[in-house]
Amino acid sequence: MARSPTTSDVFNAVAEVQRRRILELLTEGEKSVNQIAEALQFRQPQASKHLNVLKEVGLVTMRSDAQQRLYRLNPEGIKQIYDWSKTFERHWNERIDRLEAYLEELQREEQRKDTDEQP
Amino acid sequence: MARSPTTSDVFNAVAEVQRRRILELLTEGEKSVNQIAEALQFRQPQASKHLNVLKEVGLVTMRSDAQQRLYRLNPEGIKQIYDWSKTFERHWNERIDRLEAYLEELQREEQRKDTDEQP
DNA sequence: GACATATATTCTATTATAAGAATATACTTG
DNA sequence: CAAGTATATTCTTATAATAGAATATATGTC
Repeated sequence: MARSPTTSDVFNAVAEVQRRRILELLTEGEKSVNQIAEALQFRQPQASKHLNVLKEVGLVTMRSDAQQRLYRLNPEGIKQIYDWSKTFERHWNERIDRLEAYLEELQREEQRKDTDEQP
Repeated sequence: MARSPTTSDVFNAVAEVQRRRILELLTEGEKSVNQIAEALQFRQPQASKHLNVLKEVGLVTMRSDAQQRLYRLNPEGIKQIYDWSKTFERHWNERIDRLEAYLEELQREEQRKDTDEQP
C-alpha cells in the first residue's frame, strides 16, 4: 500500500511545506494564481497544482474573475487540524505544570538551605 | 521531486492516519509495541515502523524495559502543529463573527416585517 | 546454551507524489 | 478572428512510502 493521496484529508494536504506557505500567504487575503506563484517563487503550473489540492480538501475556495482565478483561505479546514491538536493540550500543560512544580520545589530547597545557614 | 519523507517534520509524520491513531492511543499513557499493535489491530512490524517514524520526529519517546520497548507521547511535537494552526485562529473567528452579524441582521429584518404588518 | 518472548529490520510489490517542460484551455481586447 | 493574458492539464522523471512476509536481534528463563 502506498502513502495516502494528498487530497485524502487536510492533514495530508498540509504535509507539503509549499502548501503551508500558500495558506500562510493567503492570510493576507484573496490572491490570484500568478500573485501566489510570484510571491512564493514557484512556477505557475506548480502553483495551480498545489492550489487544486488545497481546494479539493476545502482549505481554500476559488472564484473566477475574467481570466483570473482568485483563491481565498477557508479557515474551517485549518480548524480541523487545530481541533485535533488541541485534544492533546492538557498533555503539554501537564508537562509545564510538572516542570513548574519542580522549579518551585528547587526554590523551596534553596530557601531552606539559606535559613539553615543563618545561625 | 518526490514527496517529502515522513520523517522530515511533524506535519509529514501525522499525515498518516495510523500514526495519528497511535498518538491518540498514547494519551492513555505509556504502552509497549505489542499493546499498541493489538489495540489498533495492526501487525507488530507495522507498529514498530510507525513508532520509529514518530520517534524520529520527536512525537514520542521510548524507553527499554527488558525485551519491551515502552513508547510515550511527547506532546511538545503536537504543540508545533497546534501553534501553527493557531496562527489562523482569528480567521475562523472573524468568519463566525460575520455569520453572527448576518443572522442578527436577518432577525432585525424579520422584526421589522412583523411590526410593519401590525396596522 | 536451548527456548520463548518482544521488537526491529529487510525485501517486495504497489501506489503516489512533486517539479519541470510542453501544451491546452479560457477569457479579453483590438 | 488574431494576439495576448491567465490558468490548467499532460507527460516524464526521480523518489518515497505502506503493508505484508520472512527474518534478524535482543532479552529473559529454565
